[in-house]
Amino acid sequence: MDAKKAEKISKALADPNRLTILKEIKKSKQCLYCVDLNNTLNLAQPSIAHHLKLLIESELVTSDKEGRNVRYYLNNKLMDEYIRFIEGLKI
Amino acid sequence: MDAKKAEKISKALADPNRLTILKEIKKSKQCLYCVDLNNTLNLAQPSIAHHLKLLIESELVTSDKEGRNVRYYLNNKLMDEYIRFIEGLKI
DNA sequence: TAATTATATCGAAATATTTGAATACATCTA
DNA sequence: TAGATGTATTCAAATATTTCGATATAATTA
Repeated sequence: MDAKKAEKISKALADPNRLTILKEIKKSKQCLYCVDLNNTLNLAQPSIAHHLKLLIESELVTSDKEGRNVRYYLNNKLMDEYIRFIEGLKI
Repeated sequence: MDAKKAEKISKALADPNRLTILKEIKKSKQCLYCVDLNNTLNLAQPSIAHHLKLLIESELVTSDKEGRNVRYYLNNKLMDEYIRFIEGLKI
């Protein structure tokens, strides 16, 4: 992973609401729907959509459409790559 | 590490100049002086000081004064804690 | 002690991010 | 097909971050 990519991922992780979303996806075992986040986050729907978009653009989260819902998944592989990048910063 | 701390570290990592600073500290083996960064980063001195401040506030970097210079060190232990936090996000 | 050097702080401008109301779009259901 | 439901987009306001000139502080050197 290059620094540009690590920067983008770091930016995606640099927000409390987005960290909560990641934790919620984890909690939901493999996936969750967007609607489920309305209860957890104290945010309007467009704000949630905005945060999800950033997470998807960072590729930390993937999604697929299921009817009118969208399912979200964690990209464990990319997290591992990010971890390896951080490891590489260490002396 | 709690989410608040991870957020702060992520924010510190979410900038190309700060990633470069971390790489430079690593390259310099254990520590480097602030002056050394003037050549590497294409930034004015107050900007460099600003980025170093954020890195120190995140505790990713520690520092001590040596005469009129300041030496910077990587906090490998905190990086490991951060890595463990990211691991914990995975399913 | 005056000049020099290294770093920090202040203040303001430029830029980026976050937020939500309004609205659009897509899909489901009656 | 009309209305309801889930998600995305647009736009503008509020807030945060980045940048640097000017200046302050602190330590060294002549």
